Amino acid sequence: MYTVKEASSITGLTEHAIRFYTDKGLVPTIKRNEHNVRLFDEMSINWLHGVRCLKQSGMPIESIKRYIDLCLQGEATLFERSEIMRQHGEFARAQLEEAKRHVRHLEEKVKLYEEISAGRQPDTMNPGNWEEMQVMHGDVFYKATSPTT
Amino acid sequence: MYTVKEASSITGLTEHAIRFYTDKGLVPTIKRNEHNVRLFDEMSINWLHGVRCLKQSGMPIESIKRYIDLCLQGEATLFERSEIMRQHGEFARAQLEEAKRHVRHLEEKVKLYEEISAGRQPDTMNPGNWEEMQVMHGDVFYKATSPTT
DNA sequence: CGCTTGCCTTCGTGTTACACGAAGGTCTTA
DNA sequence: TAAGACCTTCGTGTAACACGAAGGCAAGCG
Repeated sequence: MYTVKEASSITGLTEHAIRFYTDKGLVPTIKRNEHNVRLFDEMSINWLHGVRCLKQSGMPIESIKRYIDLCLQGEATLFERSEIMRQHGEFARAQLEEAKRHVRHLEEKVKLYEEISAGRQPDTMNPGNWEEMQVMHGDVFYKATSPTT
Repeated sequence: MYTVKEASSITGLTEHAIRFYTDKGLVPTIKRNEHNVRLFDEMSINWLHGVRCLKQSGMPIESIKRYIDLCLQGEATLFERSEIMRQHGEFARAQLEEAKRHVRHLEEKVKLYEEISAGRQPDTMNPGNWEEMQVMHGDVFYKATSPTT
């Protein structure tokens, strides 16, 4: 049985965050002792890991709560639970693609700065060059993929 | 010369966001007409794309502001600007690795749910099975990589 | 001439997921 | 007896806007 402090050092979550999660019902197996002190068993630590994991991958607290509540309802919610994970997986894949774009973009940007430093390219971000250039590093920036109009 | 509405439809940013950015000084080339109306030329549209781009990759507004201010100071800030992009590139790569982990994790989770549905694995998230199992899907969740103690 | 439309401003609230500190309580241990 | 660890509630702050309201100005239309 672990206290908040111990759970914090095990999971890497802050004590604040852990209290926050328990109060929101994200650790269904948590117990309290006779002095109202939070006590975490292995199962509760696992829930904390799970919450941390889902949250880091971009799932909002409310959805995590929803998922956990479904878990507590048992077998009947099996399909819905797997659907949540499937959909969230798609979301994560989209995020991954985004991340790749960003990395590529920044590599181009760094390369461009190397060219500029070497004098092989003009520094189009420098206002002193704007009049002649007319275009800044815009070519390196993404345009909106699908204008939200 | 584009108005806020037009800039919004071009960049995919909301009008709110665009006013927010211009007020923060993130669009240094913006002009106003005699009636105080914001007017965006091609250069300003490019700045908007740039801001959108950096922000999406996780750079906080304040850092973007810093970068833009450096740009405005011209050649003398070349090194510092390239350093910012290099460091942010590293950040983006770290994010990319994270994203890969999340995708892998969720794929495992989905697979596990398929196994459960097929009856080949027990549903360890179901409280009805907790007494026998003692462990939930914890094995599928990440543990803290480096406990923040 | 008034009306609508579109832009502007400031103000104020809500959001998410906490961080942080203060005040005040309880229990255990040195 | 006092320090230390846990608890509670309260209140503020953060980032990056979203959203709406109130109030103002200018252009175009019938």
